[in-house]
Amino acid sequence: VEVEAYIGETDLASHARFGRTSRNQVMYGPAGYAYVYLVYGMHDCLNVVTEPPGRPAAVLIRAVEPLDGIEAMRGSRLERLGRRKRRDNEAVVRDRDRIHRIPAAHLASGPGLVCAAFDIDRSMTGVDVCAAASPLRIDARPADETQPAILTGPRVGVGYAGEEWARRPWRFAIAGSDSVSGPPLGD
DNA sequence: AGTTGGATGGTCT
DNA sequence: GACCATCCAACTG
Repeated sequence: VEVEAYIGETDLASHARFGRTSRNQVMYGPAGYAYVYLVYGMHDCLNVVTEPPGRPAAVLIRAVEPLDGIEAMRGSRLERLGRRKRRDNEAVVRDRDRIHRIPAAHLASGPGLVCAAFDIDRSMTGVDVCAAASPLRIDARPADETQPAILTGPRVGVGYAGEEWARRPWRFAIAGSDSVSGPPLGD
């Protein structure tokens, strides 16, 4: 329900701004493949490559509105916590309780939370999200569902790119979804 | 309801 | 060695 676009090497907010590196090389490949990176030392973020080979563009999946598999998302979230820090049984119970009280709409409301909810990490980089046999798939909206209204706004957390790139309205969200993250969007 | 700061490690100059 | 495409707990009011 929420994404951001990163358009290429000229986009100073993009990981492609330094040219081809070992981290970003999947972006230089064909469209439809996952690019997962680590931010702030602890959160994974899922992107999908969007342009033909040689043009390093991608879309960051910022939020998903959970409709199904909600308990699995809570489980994945808890498991990831356990992988990060050692905790005694009491702390695990506390965390499980806290995570269980999070409303379903907020379980994947943020790029780090999307990966925590779906158990996505950097090892998923290079996965074909359009292949039926893939462990990570993104399907087209069903033909019988109408196109929802889309809100736009500047991308989040890219001030370092400078005013010109930071202000571009390349953040997109479905109007009215309770699962959209971060600051409110305009139209 | 809104603000602040700590956690934590890879990536690039 | 600086900087992050973030999240959450602990505070203020």
